[in-house]
Amino acid sequence: MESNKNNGTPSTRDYILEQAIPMFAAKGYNGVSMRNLSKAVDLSAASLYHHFKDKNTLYLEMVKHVFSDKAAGIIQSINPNDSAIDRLEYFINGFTQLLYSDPDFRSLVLWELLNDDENRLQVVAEEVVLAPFTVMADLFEELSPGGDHYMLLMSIIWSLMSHFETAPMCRYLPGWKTQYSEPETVAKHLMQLITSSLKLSQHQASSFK
Amino acid sequence: MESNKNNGTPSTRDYILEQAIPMFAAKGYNGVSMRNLSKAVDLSAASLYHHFKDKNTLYLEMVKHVFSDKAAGIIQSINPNDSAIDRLEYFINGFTQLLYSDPDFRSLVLWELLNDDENRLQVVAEEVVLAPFTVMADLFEELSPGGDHYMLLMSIIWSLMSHFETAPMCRYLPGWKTQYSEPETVAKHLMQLITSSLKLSQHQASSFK
DNA sequence: CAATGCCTATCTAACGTTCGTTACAGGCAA
DNA sequence: TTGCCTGTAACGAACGTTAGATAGGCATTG
Repeated sequence: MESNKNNGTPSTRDYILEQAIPMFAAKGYNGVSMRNLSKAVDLSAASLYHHFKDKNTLYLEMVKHVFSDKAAGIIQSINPNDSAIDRLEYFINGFTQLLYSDPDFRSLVLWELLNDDENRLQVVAEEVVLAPFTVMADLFEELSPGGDHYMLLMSIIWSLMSHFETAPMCRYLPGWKTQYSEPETVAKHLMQLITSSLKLSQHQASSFK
Repeated sequence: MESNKNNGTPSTRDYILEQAIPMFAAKGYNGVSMRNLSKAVDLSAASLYHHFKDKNTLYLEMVKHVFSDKAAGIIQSINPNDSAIDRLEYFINGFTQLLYSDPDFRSLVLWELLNDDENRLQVVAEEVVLAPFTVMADLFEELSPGGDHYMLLMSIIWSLMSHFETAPMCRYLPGWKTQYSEPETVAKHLMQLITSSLKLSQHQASSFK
């Protein structure tokens, strides 16, 4: 509602945020200067200050923009009539694809994790982790009632991040194959981790192709 | 051999490296200036250049110093007469304790991961990941011969990192308990992940207390 | 319609600070 | 005296940020 100026043309402000994403994702807050950014958007550095109070708020708004409601689409498109294991598989596949296709998002999460600002850690927790966490927690409870699944949940979520984020490094390890970094393979691996940890018969799961 | 100057007194050079570790771990390469560092070691900024060619080599030597042979102690102290599952449990416990007790090490690994320099990714792979990777790979092969354990290995190693590195953030998630970030709990969780994934009877494992 | 004045968006120029780094001189131990 | 170690001072560049001018659009007004 304030992202555009009543017509279809994206505002300069949004354009700046959009261009800032890959830069901050690659170099971090201290690695990108206002002059770097100004060149990328073809404006003078001073003009950036017409749209944003200072560098810090520009960065924070960019992060907020990237993080907001990341998994909402997948969660809403889950078919509530499916079995729990099918809903789980659907979500894992979608969420894996989401993280795979957005390296900037993954990098920004890591940058924020290395930050020691409590408020910004809370943003990561609530804007990024919470939604997939609770969705999967509910499904785990349905599949294996009464268990304490907190640690398994965290292992799954961060394994997912790691399998993609460490991919450029993995080729230096023995036995690596390119397919280990493909989303389908990762999703399948995560499903196997979950089903075996929850002691579900793999036959319960509909289709491991 | 070149770390000291033939007597027991640590050289100024090593002292600088030691002081640099927590600073770079907290703020990253761009977040620490030569003047910051010079104050921490009570030298003038110019004096740092007597010991190191420039900031970049100082940083690289610091990282090398922190990363080198991290897991060597645990690996050597494994009792080869123990059963495979006992050796695995021993290693997991030790490695978990190692990562738990060295937050600077964990942070520096993440900083390097966010770097897009190929050579430095290779250093992480070979100096940090390779040793625990191969040790566990051999044990997995012994416990479950013929399987492809690459992805499980990566999941275990990076879950371990994540459980500690995300601890400050986890208190914003529902159901979190402090013990989830304690090394004993994490190690136990990882062992359960492994045994269930490898389809080992938990009775095989000697002592889950 | 034309002239007016305001508002938004941008620019150039510059401020003061900090950055990585160097030149160079003094001190102190061997 | 030689050579290592440290200091002061300074360099040019880049940093985040601000001041002030300008240009164009839009609404109001004569």
